[in-house]
Amino acid sequence: MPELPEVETVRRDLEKVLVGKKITAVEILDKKIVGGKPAVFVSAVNGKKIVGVERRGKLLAFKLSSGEYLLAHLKMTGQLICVSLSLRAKRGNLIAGGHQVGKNDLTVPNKFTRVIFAFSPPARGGARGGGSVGGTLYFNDLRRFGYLKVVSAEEKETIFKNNFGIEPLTPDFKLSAFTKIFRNRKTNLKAILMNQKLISGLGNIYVDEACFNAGLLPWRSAKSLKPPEIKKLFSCIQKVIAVAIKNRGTTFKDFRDGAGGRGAHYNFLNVYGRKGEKCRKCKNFIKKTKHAGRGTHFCPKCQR
DNA sequence: GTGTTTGTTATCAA
DNA sequence: CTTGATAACAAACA
Repeated sequence: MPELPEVETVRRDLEKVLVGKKITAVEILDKKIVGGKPAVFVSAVNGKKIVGVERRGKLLAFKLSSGEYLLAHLKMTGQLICVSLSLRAKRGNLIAGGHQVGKNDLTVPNKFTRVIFAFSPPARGGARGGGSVGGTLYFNDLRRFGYLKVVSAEEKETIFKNNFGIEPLTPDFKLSAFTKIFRNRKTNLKAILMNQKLISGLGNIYVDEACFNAGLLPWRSAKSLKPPEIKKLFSCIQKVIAVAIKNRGTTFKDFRDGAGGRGAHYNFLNVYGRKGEKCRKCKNFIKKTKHAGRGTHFCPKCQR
């Protein structure tokens, strides 16, 4: 499911393609996704340009020329897939047309398409990216947990500040700050790493992977962790996220990048989804239990 | 029909 | 107020 590496992959893809372009039409096929008031949503985004694409944890924020932000959360099965106008023209499709993306194994729009945006090219001679063509952006979401929402710049700052803990891959992600999130806490390692208000961006896949790489059992209590173990975990989190981004994220089933392609990191997972398979390190069998209400994968020999 | 999958939030308890 | 644990949400699949 989309965690930090997947959302960052989408952010980078869409930043390249959408910055400088103007939203010229919006089609809402499922009003639940935009909060139930289609007209309000449409008037907030229609005619606005995308001037930047930000991310905090798993939340995307498209900065609009109005100064407002279009927030997008993919939750579990959300996808943001952009198709260029030239491709659309080539295949002779309009906004409701159909064409294949992501190595031809996915068609957009499809029955899980919830919102469609049409974009016009940037003004001629404009310096900012996006190339010279417009395009269409599809928000797909099989399970309809994801959402799109327009907020003011102030609201966006408040949301970023109040709902997200330390952000991996930024200068704020320091060992001292990381160590603090374990202090005076009575819960276990997995629950802490899953808590977005303490550390942003990790989900079930990368929590299990980071714990394996650090050699720590996910149900270890916070207070049982020794400073060297916290330090190891700290560096493993950064490493696992960086490698996963390099591989463009993990596609288990639903995740797609900004062009509809799959992420390649699935092939490099050590424990997640590998129950019953051999540990890549010690050749023992990977086991699975439940912790913090989530499936938890681990190697009984490599993790203590 | 049952259980499982997960990101986030609501709810309740301490 | 904070913290923690659990259920609920949604839809598909084995």
